Amino acid sequence: MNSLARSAALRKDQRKDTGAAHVRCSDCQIRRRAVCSYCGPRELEFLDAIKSYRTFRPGEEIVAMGENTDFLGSVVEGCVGLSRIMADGRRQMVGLLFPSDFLGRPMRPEAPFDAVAVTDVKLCIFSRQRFESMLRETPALEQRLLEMTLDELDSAREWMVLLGRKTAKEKIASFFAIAARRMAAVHALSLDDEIKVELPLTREDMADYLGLTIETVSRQIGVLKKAGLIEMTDARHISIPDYDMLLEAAGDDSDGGLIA
Amino acid sequence: MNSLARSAALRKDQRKDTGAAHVRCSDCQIRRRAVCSYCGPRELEFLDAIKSYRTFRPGEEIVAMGENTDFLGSVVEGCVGLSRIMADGRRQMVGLLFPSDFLGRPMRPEAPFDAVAVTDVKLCIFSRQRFESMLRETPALEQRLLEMTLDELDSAREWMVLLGRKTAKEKIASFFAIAARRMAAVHALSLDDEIKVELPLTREDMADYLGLTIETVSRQIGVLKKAGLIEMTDARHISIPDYDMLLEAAGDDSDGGLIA
DNA sequence: GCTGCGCATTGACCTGGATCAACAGGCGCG
DNA sequence: CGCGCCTGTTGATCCAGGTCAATGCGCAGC
Repeated sequence: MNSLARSAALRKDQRKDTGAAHVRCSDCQIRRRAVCSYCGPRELEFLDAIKSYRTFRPGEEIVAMGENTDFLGSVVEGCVGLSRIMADGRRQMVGLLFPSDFLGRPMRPEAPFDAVAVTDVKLCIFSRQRFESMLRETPALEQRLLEMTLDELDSAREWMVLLGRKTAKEKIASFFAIAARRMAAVHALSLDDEIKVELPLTREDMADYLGLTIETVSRQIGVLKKAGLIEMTDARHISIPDYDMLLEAAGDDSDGGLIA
Repeated sequence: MNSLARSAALRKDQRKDTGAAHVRCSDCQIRRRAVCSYCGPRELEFLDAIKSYRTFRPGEEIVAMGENTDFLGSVVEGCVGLSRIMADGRRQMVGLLFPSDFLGRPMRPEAPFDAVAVTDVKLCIFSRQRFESMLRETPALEQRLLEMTLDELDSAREWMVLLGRKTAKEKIASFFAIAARRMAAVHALSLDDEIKVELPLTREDMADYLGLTIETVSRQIGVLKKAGLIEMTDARHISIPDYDMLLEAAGDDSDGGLIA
C-alpha cells in the first residue's frame, strides 16, 4: 500500500493528534532498533508509562526551526524530513527519518531544523524533561542514543560528499541505491535480486534532498531509465535490475558506505 | 606565529610520533571543553595514566578511511581535516577539527573517513579498547561525548545547507564568518569589533571544504575584497570590518547558527 | 645570485544544471 | 462529464562555476 492510498484511507478519528491505540513497548514494531532497544523490562515498563503517540498528515509540520520543543521521540511509522529554508526560499533537506529513527534534539530545546511529515507519520513521544532525566539515569538509553547519533553523523557526512562533489546523475543514482539498500534491509532481501522500491518522496522533496531542481531530477531519472539502470512502473515506483551497476553510476567504489 | 613558521621551526626530536612532554590533565589547555571536561579528579587521574601524545606534520595522514584504528582521542593543538576522496580523485572535506574536538569513531574500529593534519597537530590519545570500556563505566565521559556528537551532527547538517544550496560567494562568506566566530570565541573578543583571522587552510583545502574549485575560491575572495567585506594582508590573513555585513553576504538571516 | 617548486591569482572559454515556459496525466469535485 | 489543481515531464535558453592555461611570487636549496 503506498502512502497516498494510505492517507486517503485514513478516517478523521484515526488522525487526531494524541491518541491511537496504545501499543505495549514489548509488542512495538521498532522495539529492536529504536533508542529504547537496549532497555530491560523494568526500563521499558517505565517508558511505556510515560510515552504517548502523535500522528501527522503528509506535509504537516512537526516542529519548526527555532521553536522550543517539549517532546522527543521515535518515528514509528512513515517518513520525516529535516530541512532548513533560507530567507529567500531556497530549501535543503538535511536528513530523512524512517521508522525507529530518533526525532528531536536532546539537551537543547530550540529545534535546529524544521521537521516535516513526508508521508503519514506516527511518532512515539516522551516529554523532553522526563526523557532527559531518564537519559541521565539509564545507561542503556544513553548508550543507544550515542550509537544512533554517531551513525547519523556518519550518514550526514556521507551526504556532504554527495552534495559537494557528485554530479546530478550520480546524486540520483546514489539516492536510489540507498533506497534500495534500505528496502532490502527492512524486508531481508538480497541486493543480488531485482529490488522494487517505493519512493516516499515527491520530485520536489528529492530535489531538496539532493541539492537539485525538480527539472534536473526528472531529466536525470530519464537518463538512468534509458541506460537501463532502473525501470519504472509509475513516477513513484522503481525497480533495480542490477544493484552493482547502479552503485557504479553513483560514483561509489563498490562498497560505498552511505546513509544508515 | 603562523603554522608554516611553526612547522619550519620544529626540530626532529620534537616531532617524534610518541612523546612530547607529558602534561597533567589538570593543567591541560583543552581541559574545559574536551571529552574529558565533565570528569572528576579520580577519573581524570585514570585518563592521565592511560593517555599519550602524538604529533603530525601538515599534510600527514592521521588515519586512512577503512583502516582499523586502535586509538581515539582529542585534538590538543592544530587543525585536522576529515575528508573522503572519490575513486576519480574528487575530494570533499566533511569536517574540520580544532583543539578540544574529538577524533575517531567510538564503537566501530574502521575509520569512516580520512583524517589529515592540516597544520601541525598534537593529539591526546587513548587506546580504543581502554577508552571504550571506560566510556561504559563513566557517565561523565559518555554524557560529554554524546553532547559533542550532537553538536557535530548539527554542524554537519548546517554544512549540508551550504553545500547544497549556497552560491560560491555565499560559501566563502559563510566560511569566513565561521572562522571569525571561532576566533572571537577562542580569544573572547566581541564580534562588533574588527576581527583578524588567520586561515589555517590552503586554497585547495578551502575548495574541498566548500565543494568548489581553487579558482572559484580565489575569484570569490576577490569579489568579497572588492565589496569591502574583508581585507587581506596576505593570502592567509583576513580581517573583517563588519561581521553583520559578512553574515548577510553568507545568506544566513542574522542569527545563522552554523558550525560549532 | 639563480633555479625549481608549491601556492595563489587571473584570463578565456565551456558546460552542467538552473531558469523559464509549455504541456500532460491523475484525481477530487461540482 | 468537464474543470481545476497538483505532480511530473520535456524543451529552449542562460549563466555560475568548472576547466584549461598562463603568470606571479615567496621560499628552500644550491
